[in-house]
Amino acid sequence: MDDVRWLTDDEQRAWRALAAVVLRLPAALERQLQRDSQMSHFEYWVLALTSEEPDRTVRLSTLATHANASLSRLSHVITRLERRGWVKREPDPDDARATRARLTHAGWRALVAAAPGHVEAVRRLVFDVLQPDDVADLARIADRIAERLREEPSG
Amino acid sequence: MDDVRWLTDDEQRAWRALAAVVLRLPAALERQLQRDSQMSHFEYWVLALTSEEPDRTVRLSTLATHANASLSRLSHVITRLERRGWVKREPDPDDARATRARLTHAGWRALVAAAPGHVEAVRRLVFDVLQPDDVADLARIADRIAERLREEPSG
DNA sequence: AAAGATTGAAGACTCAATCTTC
DNA sequence: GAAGATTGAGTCTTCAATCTTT
Repeated sequence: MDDVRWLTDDEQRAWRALAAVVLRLPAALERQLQRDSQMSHFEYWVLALTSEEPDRTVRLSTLATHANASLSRLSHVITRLERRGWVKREPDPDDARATRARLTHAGWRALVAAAPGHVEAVRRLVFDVLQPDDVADLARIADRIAERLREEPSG
Repeated sequence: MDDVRWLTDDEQRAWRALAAVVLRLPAALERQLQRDSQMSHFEYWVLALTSEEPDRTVRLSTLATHANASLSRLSHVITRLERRGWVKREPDPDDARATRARLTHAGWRALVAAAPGHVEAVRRLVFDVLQPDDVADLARIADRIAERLREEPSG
């Protein structure tokens, strides 16, 4: 096919493998979390990122950036999380345009309950198959690509 | 948060970066293809993979494996591609259970038209930021993870 | 005008159920 | 019973339109 004809052979191989990871890894993590904790991978990220903030509270726009998602997507997800009582929206006192999400006690408990299984999955699917040196290589390479992706319009 | 507390610091860094890639890369490629060629990234893969087969024809189950997708997802996509006249379903003469997808002439043209822009995007978003050695590292690491992911139930 | 956020509609994906053939 | 495939329902995501505040 033409796709990869314009990449070198090495780039082709790398691209095929990366594409497989990008397609299958989210699906695998999704299944684990959905099955064991009835939440999506993205919901897990949102809860986890929020839990790291002071007062377990963040602006939605900040959260969207950290979660690598659009504000629209995040807003829909926050609505669902709010329905389940895991987060609460509140106005930002510093800027009347902004909204903050606050992790509730129930949300914290849900996160703590989900974490072990999720971390175990990440370890099993990713780090168990890597050699010690690979971890640094992966971090370096993924960081570079992620940085470039952050320069992209919309995100 | 607890997510990454049970990974080493290095693993944490690698995981954050990988997660960002996994979330943003598909979105970026998706936007490029949708904007320039009115097709999804996954549809592009399906067309490209089909185009590589003898007679530009493949079994759906084979195609699903190559495309890292479930048969259900693929079937839905083939239906859409068929509506646009880019592929045709046909029975497999060797196995009455099976269905084959055949790339049409229009499908081939659509693929050829989309390829340059897509390859350019892959190059810009991935390979332009990598050093020569990185490509081999990426291929090695992504291959290992992809292999593990293929052992997962469902896919 | 830009930034922060929300909403609804349309399209895509997942899951489970189902069907046919091996 | 397993493999190959399809379908429909429910859910999620994207995109564009909209609103308010800066």
